[in-house]
Amino acid sequence: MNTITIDTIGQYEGETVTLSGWLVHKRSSGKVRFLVMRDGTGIAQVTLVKSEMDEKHFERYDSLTLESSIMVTGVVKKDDRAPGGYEILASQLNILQIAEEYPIAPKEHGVGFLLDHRHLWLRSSKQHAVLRIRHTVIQAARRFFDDRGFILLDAPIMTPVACEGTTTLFKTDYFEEQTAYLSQSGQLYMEAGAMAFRKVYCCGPTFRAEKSKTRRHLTEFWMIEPEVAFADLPDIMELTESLIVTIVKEVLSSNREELRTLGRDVSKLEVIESPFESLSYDRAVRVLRNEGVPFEWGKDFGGSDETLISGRFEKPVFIHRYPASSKPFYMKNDPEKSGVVLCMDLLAPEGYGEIVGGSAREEDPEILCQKLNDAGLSPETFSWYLDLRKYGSVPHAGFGMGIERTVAWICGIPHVRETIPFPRLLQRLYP
RNA sequence: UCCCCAGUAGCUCAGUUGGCAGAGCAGAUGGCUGUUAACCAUCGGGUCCGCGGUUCGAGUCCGUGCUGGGGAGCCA
Repeated sequence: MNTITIDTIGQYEGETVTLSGWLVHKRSSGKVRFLVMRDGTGIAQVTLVKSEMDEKHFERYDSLTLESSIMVTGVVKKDDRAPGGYEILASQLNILQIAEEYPIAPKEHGVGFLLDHRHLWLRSSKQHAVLRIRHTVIQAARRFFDDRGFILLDAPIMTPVACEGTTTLFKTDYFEEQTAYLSQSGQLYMEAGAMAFRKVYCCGPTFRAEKSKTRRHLTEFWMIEPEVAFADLPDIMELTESLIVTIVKEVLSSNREELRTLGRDVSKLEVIESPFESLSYDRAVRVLRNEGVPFEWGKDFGGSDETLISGRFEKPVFIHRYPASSKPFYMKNDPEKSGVVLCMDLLAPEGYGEIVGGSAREEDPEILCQKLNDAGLSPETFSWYLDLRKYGSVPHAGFGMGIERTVAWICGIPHVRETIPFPRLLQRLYP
């Protein structure tokens, strides 16, 4: 007798095995009964035939409720009628626990109800598929940087000041008389890391206390943020492009089954190849105006603007060189055009919008000081950051990729709240 | 912060002109030797979001508060 998991069941045809898991569904036709179980690796159907097993075990079926934990022993049989192609003809059914009445039915539920039961919702097949793809995305991204000689350098989550200075921060007490802020980006620390290790990245949660209520926002979300010394804007655009292509290819090869569960149109992902199109902000503004949008130069693009621009391409598209007024203080001025900074955003297709934002960083201490002042931030609180420009300042650049938005796009699901195990939203801190 | 929508059984929802509170699913009980969200029969299940008002009478109309959802702004 082998204790196995469902993902490997095909290797055991004709053998007696034991599965452990949870009851997903049961159907009875009298003396032939079916139960569908999941074990975390897959789903399998178990058949109980009264005449072919111990009656005591057969009758245990009656007391089973949804999500009861069970162990089943039986022979693996190939059967096209079973979901997955294999089923277990049971000889034993052992119960670990009879579950209380399970709140999530295989029928429809409202979003609020499901989010209240997120700790249980994770068990359903669609959520399983999304979170497995999230795993692949993070693994592929980290492997991408590891393979290129980047050092993983974890950024702090509690910080003394704003990193970007503009967005709202979560505040918390830090012992007596001090305040800590939850990090909204690891970038400034990655810049310090790049001066020490040349190529670094971090991957972790970031926090923004913005009262945003859209399908693209969470108050706690994950970013992967590389930073590279002696790099300029084209360098990190190239890096971004290979990263995205690598991630999509990895999901296509590792998660076919999950993409099928989600009903994702895979052809939309199969076209994601180098090179990506690239538009300057100026050109993007002209595109919008040609479409009849009365867009004012100097403003940032709204959601509908991004959708309109990215809708013209079937691959992700870069928009670069935005007006300095709409961007944070650390971005480097474009030497060829005043009022513009050397930055880029990557917009995902199908209306998903911005998934990456990055820039060359200002390396001149005096200009950086001026930019801090212009942003209404005091250079004193950023003195450690200004040190990086005093002791061997070099050109450097980096970007941040939003994990949840990337996963939402790859999965083709409308809202980022399903792409993280326990979403934190404007009105939701539970469970 | 602003705009729009919703709140009725455990869940998803219907409820007509203001006139006895409803369905499907889930649950319980029984039946069925190949079910796929099985099927058939029977049964139990309600603070109609809270408060105030109009009315002979309010789930329904009015006011107000709360909660949730969608969108805008801002952002990844």
